[in-house]
Amino acid sequence: MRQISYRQIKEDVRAKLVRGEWGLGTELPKEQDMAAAYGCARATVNRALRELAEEGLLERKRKSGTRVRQAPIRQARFDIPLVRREIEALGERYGYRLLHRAVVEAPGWLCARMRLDAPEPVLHLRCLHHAGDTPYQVEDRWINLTTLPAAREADFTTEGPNEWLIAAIPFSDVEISFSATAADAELARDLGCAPGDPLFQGERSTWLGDAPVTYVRMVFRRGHRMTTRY
Amino acid sequence: MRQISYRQIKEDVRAKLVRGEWGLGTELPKEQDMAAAYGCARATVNRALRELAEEGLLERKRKSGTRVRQAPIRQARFDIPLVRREIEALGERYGYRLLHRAVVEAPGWLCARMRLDAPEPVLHLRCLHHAGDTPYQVEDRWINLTTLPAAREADFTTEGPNEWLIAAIPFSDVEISFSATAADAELARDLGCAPGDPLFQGERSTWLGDAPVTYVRMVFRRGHRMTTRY
DNA sequence: GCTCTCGTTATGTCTGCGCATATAGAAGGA
DNA sequence: TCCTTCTATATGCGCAGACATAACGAGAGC
Repeated sequence: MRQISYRQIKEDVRAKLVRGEWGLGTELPKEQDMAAAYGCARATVNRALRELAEEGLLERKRKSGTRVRQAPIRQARFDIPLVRREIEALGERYGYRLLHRAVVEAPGWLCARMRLDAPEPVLHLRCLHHAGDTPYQVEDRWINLTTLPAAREADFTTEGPNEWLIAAIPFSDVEISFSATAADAELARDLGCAPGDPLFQGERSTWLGDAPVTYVRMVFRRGHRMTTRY
Repeated sequence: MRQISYRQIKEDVRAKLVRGEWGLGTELPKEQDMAAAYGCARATVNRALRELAEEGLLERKRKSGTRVRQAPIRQARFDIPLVRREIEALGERYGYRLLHRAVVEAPGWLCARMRLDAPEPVLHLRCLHHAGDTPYQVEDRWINLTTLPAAREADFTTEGPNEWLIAAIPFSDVEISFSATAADAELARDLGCAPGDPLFQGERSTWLGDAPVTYVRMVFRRGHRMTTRY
């Protein structure tokens, strides 16, 4: 290739950072100069540096220039796929079962999670996702019926709420968190583990503007790990 | 502002997606046309769409055009700051204590984690990070002395290995994972919880090219949650 | 009917250019 | 000394145009 690409510049700069050629806090040459050095346009250098800054390796400020981040932001990006895909990616057969379904008033803790001032009617589902013959994840799903009245009529016995929601919901704001929890009697029964076992769980709340859409708590089978590489 | 910015286009498109104006799988107009519609250059539209695609909302392919992702990739980005910063961000006083230090041959499980063929000498540190007066995190740190011989001489009694490593290591590859674990007697003692309590833990391995640099297991106090919003 | 080739086309990227904007640092004033 | 104001400058962003590249789909050849 005769032309310099922003990718090449990016990798070249990254290599210099990894080799320690530019120590922490070092100021990089200005875009103009780098462009001249690489024999390309400033926009090309700009894109390379901008993307490295997005990755958290560099810090850029107008007028003061580009420098190597003191404390590189270590950020992990996790893809949170549909359980079905996650299980199929493992090479296992995906299985689904609806354990419980009820329309109730949102309990206090849920109002807090959904940032609701007053209780509203919600659809509560409890589902089990299998990988092959073993339970993989318990999904405790709460859907706000004020925001999504159509959920009342939906049939969740053969298809998980995830699949249904993906087609039905738009949402604008998301809050995700991960933590550890102990298996209570119910979880132990559903996931086939001992009560008190430590389990990895994720929670996700979504809103459409100010209106809460859904809250879900996903408890994984014992020993589950969420991993990412880069 | 009289000129259209790529941000405006981005937000406009995002709004259309959220409103469901463009359903799943819908094909968007071509860049050329959108540029004409917005009265801007194609490059501007390009940047807006490219960034939305990076966020996982759109799918772009040469020749075939831009379409709304069928299964929006739900990705969560977590910032993993230095414990010190994390604690200070909570408004608590940061405290540090070195619990254990030893040079040993890497045990089998560590070789697996570090992708080591044969055992090598490693420095094992166990540290406790306090938030105010209460234990916050136990850090089990293993540093490969073959890759980082300087670690043998470093003093970790007053400053955590995190701070030291950040100044000393470059690395190129990272693997991070999160899971749940049960408190053993040691963890229970160090974190002030009951044995068997479910605890949230993170693990991180880093490599410089093919050479393993360090492996760390961070076990958080009971009830810790890792959260992100977007 | 099937496969393969090739032109068309939408996105990917680079080039120069110009202006916008934030801001570090100098200059000036109290 | 300290504060304010100004200015030079590095990055941020936009424009128009061009060529690169992947891949869809039509048409040729079997």
